[in-house]
Amino acid sequence: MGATKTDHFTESQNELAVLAKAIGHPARIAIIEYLLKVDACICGDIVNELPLSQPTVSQHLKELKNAGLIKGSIEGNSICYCINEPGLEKIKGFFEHISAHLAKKKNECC
Amino acid sequence: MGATKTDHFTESQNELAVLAKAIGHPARIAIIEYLLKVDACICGDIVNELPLSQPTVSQHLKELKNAGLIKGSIEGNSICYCINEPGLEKIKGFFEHISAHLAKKKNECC
DNA sequence: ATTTTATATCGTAATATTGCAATATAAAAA
DNA sequence: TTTTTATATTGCAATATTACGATATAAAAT
Repeated sequence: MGATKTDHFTESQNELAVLAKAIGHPARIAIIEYLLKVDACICGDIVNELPLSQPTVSQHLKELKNAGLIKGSIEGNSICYCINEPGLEKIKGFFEHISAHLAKKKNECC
Repeated sequence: MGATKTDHFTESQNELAVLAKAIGHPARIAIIEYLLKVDACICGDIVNELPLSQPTVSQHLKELKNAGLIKGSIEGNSICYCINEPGLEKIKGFFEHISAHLAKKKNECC
């Protein structure tokens, strides 16, 4: 089928899945890492940093934006992209939650 | 094309992408959350917890195992699945790294 | 006004993912 | 030994993703 049965899962589970899925591609990780490295909004530089064509990069940027992981604003000729903190905080919270659980675990098996 | 150009990215980026991609489905998040909730290895219960057929659940378990997020050992008739900590720690590290970066950021734009 | 620069969208081909019915496997129970 | 129980694998249809060439858009520079 190819279509995820989102109806049967909680909103939280679906929300996290969308975020994780958006991160689940090396090009999109590279974009996030680059935005962190330059430590600022950047205008028109991302395409040159990636080993992919301009339309493909544009598509990845769109996906990251849709997932709420980055944001972009028009800056004259070009577009200024940067990290969208709330999105990253949300998924980070999930792993902190997991870590807290694991810390309490007695490791009695496996 | 549909095939990710993994060659052009770093090993770390590809590794993280595989982990995030594995988490990027609500059913697989539900599995991880369930394994955390029961706080132990569980033998044969996961299928009943999910709104999906047995073959589909089996496939999701396989993907989580391949990504290194869970592990399973044969326990007589059934199979005992549990969280694989190193996998989760690895992806958690990525978000901690991101958080550290964001904390230093001056928020001078966006 | 024309050209350049930066980015997005469209169309399309190749490949991947999701989901399930049918079937296989293999240990446990009867 | 037959049946039951638990899980995996196969095969397939529906849909999604990835990538890029061609083209569109729109502001900046000439």
